[in-house]
Amino acid sequence: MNVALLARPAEKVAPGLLGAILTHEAPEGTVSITITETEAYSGSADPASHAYRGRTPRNAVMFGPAGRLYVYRSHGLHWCANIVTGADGIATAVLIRAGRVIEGQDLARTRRGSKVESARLARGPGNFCRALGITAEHNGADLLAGASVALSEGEPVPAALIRVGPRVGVSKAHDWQHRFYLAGDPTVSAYRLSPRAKPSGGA
DNA sequence: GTACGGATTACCT
DNA sequence: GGTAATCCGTACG
Repeated sequence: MNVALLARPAEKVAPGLLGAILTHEAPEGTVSITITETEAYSGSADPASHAYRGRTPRNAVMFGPAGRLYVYRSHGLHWCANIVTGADGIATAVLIRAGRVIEGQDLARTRRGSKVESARLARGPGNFCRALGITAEHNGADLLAGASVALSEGEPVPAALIRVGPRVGVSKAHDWQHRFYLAGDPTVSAYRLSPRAKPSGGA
């Protein structure tokens, strides 16, 4: 994956990441997942972004150069992974919401539970990280420089299959059309409006 | 120092 | 389809 493709605004990068592949080489094995759903977060201009209120220890990675992995904990239980985009100093990132396991499915199922059907192994941001084996220790990893987690280009995705919609589960700026996913793909998570979502303007 | 509320998931009905 | 689980970052006093 070329860093130039990532060093752009998140909402430009997010649809292009559909079809890209994240691979994690862990001691217990390798899992690769094709990305099927993403969400763009536009840094200081985006009320729903962790970076909206400025730089903090948690979100520092987002302010760094493109191509890094930003990992945060959600609801005390789950890990969620973002690919940092934009120029160094600009805190934009793309949340990886779902994907299709294409390598290491046995290991992914071991991590997720034996009863989980294949299409749901990496469906949802928390599940995606669990299937891939991503935790806080991967926060800040450089996906383009031979870390244990790497981003590569997969098969090109037909533009006609890409859908756009409002972001899932955010209480602020939930109506921004910053969620991108593959039409009809069973690995894409279901849309859910945040119970705290209030009417708001935005792009 | 204390309080609040999640970029969610899984399980129960 | 609704709701409990769970803990830490951020905000405010």
